[in-house]
Formats: sequence, structure tokens, C-alpha cells
Amino acid sequence: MDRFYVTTPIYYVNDVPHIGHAYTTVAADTLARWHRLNGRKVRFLTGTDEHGQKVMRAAAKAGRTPQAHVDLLVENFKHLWTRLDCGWDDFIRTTEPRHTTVVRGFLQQLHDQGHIYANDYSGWYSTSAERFWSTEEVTPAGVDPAEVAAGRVPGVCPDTGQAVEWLTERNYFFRMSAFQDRLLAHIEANPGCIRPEMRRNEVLGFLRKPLGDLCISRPKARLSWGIPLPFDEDYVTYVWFDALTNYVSALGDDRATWWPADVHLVGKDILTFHTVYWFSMLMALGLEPPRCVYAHGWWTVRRAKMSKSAGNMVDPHALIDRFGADALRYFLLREIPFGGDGDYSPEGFLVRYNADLANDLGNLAHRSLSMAEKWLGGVLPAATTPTPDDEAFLALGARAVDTFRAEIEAYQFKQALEGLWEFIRAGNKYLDTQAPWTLAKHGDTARVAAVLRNALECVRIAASHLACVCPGKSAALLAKLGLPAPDLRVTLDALPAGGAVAAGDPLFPRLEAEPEPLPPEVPVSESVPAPVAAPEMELIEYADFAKVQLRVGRILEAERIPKADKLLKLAVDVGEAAPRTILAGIAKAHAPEALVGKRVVVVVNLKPRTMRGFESQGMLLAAGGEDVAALATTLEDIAPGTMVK
RNA sequence: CGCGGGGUGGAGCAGCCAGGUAGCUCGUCGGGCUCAUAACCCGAAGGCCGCAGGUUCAAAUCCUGCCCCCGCAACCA
Repeated sequence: MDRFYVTTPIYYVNDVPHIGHAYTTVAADTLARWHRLNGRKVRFLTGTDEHGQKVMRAAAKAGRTPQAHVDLLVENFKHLWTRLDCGWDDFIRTTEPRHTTVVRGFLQQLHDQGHIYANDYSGWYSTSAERFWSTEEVTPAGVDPAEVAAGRVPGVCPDTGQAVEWLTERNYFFRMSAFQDRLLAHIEANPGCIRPEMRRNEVLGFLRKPLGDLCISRPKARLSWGIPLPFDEDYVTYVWFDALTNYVSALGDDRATWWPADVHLVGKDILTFHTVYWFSMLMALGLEPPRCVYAHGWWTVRRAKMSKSAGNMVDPHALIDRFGADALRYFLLREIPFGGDGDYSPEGFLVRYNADLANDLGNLAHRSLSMAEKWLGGVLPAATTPTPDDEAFLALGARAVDTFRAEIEAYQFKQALEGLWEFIRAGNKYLDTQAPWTLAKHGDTARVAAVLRNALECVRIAASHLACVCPGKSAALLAKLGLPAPDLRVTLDALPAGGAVAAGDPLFPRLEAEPEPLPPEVPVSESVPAPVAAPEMELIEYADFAKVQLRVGRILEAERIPKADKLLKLAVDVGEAAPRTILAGIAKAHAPEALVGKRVVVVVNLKPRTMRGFESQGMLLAAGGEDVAALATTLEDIAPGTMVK
């Protein structure tokens, strides 16, 4: 098995790349570099997912054709990967003919083999959300779904709150259910095929429930920007069927060489698609499932979820600007266990950078090289017979390298780097113990040479192994040692005697915290060349606004609702005979008792809606996103019921 | 009882599956060194391993119950 095929997901081209995208890609690139270093044939695939409604809308707003639009946007990703030193072997775009041809071929094959059937699908369709919902999903809380099914109570879209209509639509389905048993058997027989183990258990749990068939078509009338079905041009291919196929379509004629993939790296959010859907698709097509799907965790920012609305997306470009690509790559892989969630903060980044890169590694390299310049004239001495101390030092190196090798091949980057750093720290300790500066004073030039040479071999071993994690700095460091390429051998006689070495500037200069907060929470980097479509604002007439009736209200009572984290039940005086019952999703930001007596602004002519068994007779105005609902109020104390306009 | 993850010295984590001296990084304090990027090396302080029971010669580790936190789901008109 001397080949290694690693993939990232294809990223949705309409997204602005953030630290999460960078994470997966850096991990994949590191694996690719590592296996290449070890002489294996490697193929590293990444790419972009370019179909779908969002792209079409964004293109329309920008006044471009969808294709022209994605041609522009794809550069966002390529540019970032280039800056991050991520050297893909292949970059697949789902709009390329080499991809669409394979998708259509797969669909035709499954169709011919009877794995695809047409069926009328009936369900509640929400025009606003552009999707179907089940009866349970559109049933207002506290209502018997049977009432909705019978048409006595109108259903509402859970996403948009708009009305839904019962629609019957002909669609094509993949008989995924037929593969349930085989899927289960495969995953049980191959413990390593879904990792970490926790994720595998999740999938197994999912597969123990009845598995439905997969709708793999969308009527063109609703969605035109996609790959037409080969056997019915009135439909386009479901986005996941399209997207997942990329891992095979990118191989072209080399499929026999590279399939099955050694590992698909994915985020935990798309695990089901990459296991249940993808495995069963491959089984139906007569292809092997990938050897491993590895689901990693998510990054939070200062313990908060990263989201566009919170405006805390971490922009990799800003971090590269300040710390360099290699430091970012190191941080991503070293900071958190691969598989778990992790937290990013500028302070944490700085600590990691200074402690590991500047102090441990950078300083070891710099002090060793400086001493070599000072006492050896910058010339590498010949290797000598190691003393017991030297042997012990080398043994630590061997152990560190063993750990590094084993852990990285098990996708445990954090542990791999921790292992390597034990040797780097040991290098600093070795220098302190051997104290070449004292030896130099006593004129023991032979031992000074031997000690410094050994320290430089340690630097060489560390730098060589880091070639996969920090390719730029690794090359720079090896160049200081006079080496043109990494040399992974764990010996004390690898460096060529007589070679010139020079300290030069520190590799990772120590950085102080900036007085102003570090800048990585910029929403969109200016260094991204491609434009991002500006949000287009629809203008309305005054008459439209006048339809909304607002009044000042005073909160009389407020209480939590059982089993609802976000919902508060309020009694609000809006100047009417009786107070209104209003449900508001503000429980995260406001304690009920603190709300009583407060003035709020209420929409009084909104259709009542039942949630959690209570009818809400209005809506409070509030600023902010999900968890930061700042309630709107009036500056002056004014009587409940007063109109607001 | 919706699903899952987690509670270990000031911070972040490992150890738990295969019970038996509680380990690492950062921080703090003291010392050393002076080759080096105020870096490096040594030492110390600091933990009843969420709570309560149980099994055992022995529990952070196994079992039971409870409490708390975080995701997802539900829920934000």
C-alpha cells in the first residue's frame, strides 16, 4: 500500500473561507506531505461545490451568469490554500465537465440497474424555504398533527413561519434502504472506517433505525443550477449526490490506481452524508467505500460558536498576515485533538506561538547555530563516537520520532507534535547539561564540536519531520543547516561534515501582545481578490410599513416555559382591556423576573401563532441575533397602548 | 426520561475502555546558567480527580443514583 489518497470536502463556493475550512485543508495537506516525505505516491484532492440555489441567487444579484460567478468565487479558496502552502494535486469543481459526466454516468448506471425509481412525493411545501416538510414539522406546537393532516389547522413552515401547501411532486429516489443491512455489516466489520470511534457509534445508532430512500432529484422548475438527470432532463441532481461523487470523478481514468480513498477528512456536521449516503451509493455502483472517513470537530471563538450573524468569523488571512502560514498551520494542528472541538482566541494563539515555536524550537535552533558560528567558525565538524549522554539523547529522539510517526498516521496531529516537542525540549536541556560555553572556556574544542553537532542533528530531525506541518519554516531551517531537503533519519551523523551553517535571523521572532486587540475577527479579508456580493436591499412603500401596527406595551408577567430554552411566556399590557399573551424567544438573554414592569414595543396585528401549547398574540421588537436579543423600548415613560410609528 | 459530549491543582488538557505511585502545557514563586529570541535549565507551591452511595485488599479509573456545563434536536413571529 504505497499510495495515499486524501481528500477534503468540496467547499461551498459561495462561502467566505474561514478558519474551519483552513483546518480541514491544512490537516489534509499535512497528511499528504507526510506520506510524500516517506516515499509514498500521494494524491491530495480538494475543490469546490458550485451548484445550488444560493449560487444562482448570488450570481443574479451580482449580474453575472452562475458560471461566471463561480469562476470568480473559486479563487477565494485557491488563493487561501496557496497562502497556506496547501499544495493540492487536484482541484475539482462540480461545474467541470469531467465531474458532471461522471455524475450523469453514475445516475444512468443506477437507473439501469434498478436502484433508482420515480415516485410521487407528497408533502408540505414551503415556497419561502424552498423545501418540503413532514406533517409533524409543520404542525404548530400544541396541535394534534392529525388536525393539520385533515386540513382543519393550517401548517406553517418551521423555518420561515409562512404558510405551507400540500404538494405532490414527481421525483426520483435512490433505493438507499436496500443497503441498510450491508452498510451496518460493513461498518461493524471495519472499525477504522469511521473515526473517531465516537462518530462511528453515532452512525451505527443512526443505521439501527429504519433507513429511508434518498430523493436524488429536484425539478428544474424549482432549481435550474445543477446537473440534469441523464434519464429525465426536467430534473437536476440532488446536491449531495452531485457533491459526493467528486471523490471519484476527480480520478478520471486513474480510478483503479487511487480508489478507494485512504481517508476523507470531513467536519462532524457532514458525517452522515459521507457515511450513510456515500457508502450506499458506492455499494450500489459496485465500488468500495473509502477506507476511512475521519470527522473532526469544530472551532469556537472565545467559547462562542462561529457564525456570520455574530460577526466572529475568524479570517485565516489576518492570522497569516500576523503570524505566517506555518504558525497558523502549527496552531491548528497542535492546539486541539483532531476529532474534538476546540477554542480559538488571539491570546491562546500568541501563547502557543511564543512557547512552542519561538522559545522551544526557534531558540534551540538559534542558540545552537550561534554557538556553531562562534566556536566552530560556522563549519560543521565531523561526527564522533557518541558518549553515553549522547546515546541517551539520541534515544529520546528515536522515541519522539516513533511517536510522531505513529500518531500522525493515526490522524492524531496534536499528540504527534507533542511527541516531537519532547525531543526539542530535550535538545535545550542537552545544551544546558553539556554546557558547551563552559567547555569552550576550558579549551575542550573537541567536545564543544561534538555537542554542537549533536544539537544541530536534533534541530535537523525536528525540522525534517516538521516539513509536513510547517513546510516553509522547515525548509528555511534546513537551509541554515546546509540541507536542501528533509532527512528523517534518527542518527547523529547525517549532517555533512565541513558544511557551512549560519544563525541568521530568528526563525520565529517572539511576539508581544498588541495593545489593540489582535485583529483576527475581521469578517472578510481585504486580501481576498474576488468580490463578495453586497447585500441588496429591497425598498418598500410607506403603505407597506403602515400595515405593521406597533404599540408600547408594559410587561406584567414573565415566566419560562417547560422544555423550551429560548422561549418566555409574557403577559403584556398594550392598552387593551386584557393583557396579551406573548411568547418571545429571549430566555437566553433575559431573566423573566428582570422583565416585569419593562416597556417594550409590540407588533399588535400579527397573526396569532401557537407555540409549545400557548398562543402568542403579538411579537416583541428586539435587536440582535440568536442569543443577543436586546429588547426595543422607549426613552420616555409612556402609557401602554400608545402607537409607535 | 429526546440524542450526544463533558465536569481532574489558577487556565487548558491527558489518564478512565484493560482498577494499584494523579501526568503534561501555560501561569505563579524560588534558584541556576549566560550560548540564545527577557529566551533556556532546575526546584517548589497548588488537586478530598462534580456530589452521594456501592463493588473491591485497593477506585479518577468499574456499578447505581443525583447535580452542573456544552453541542445537536426542540424552541426563537
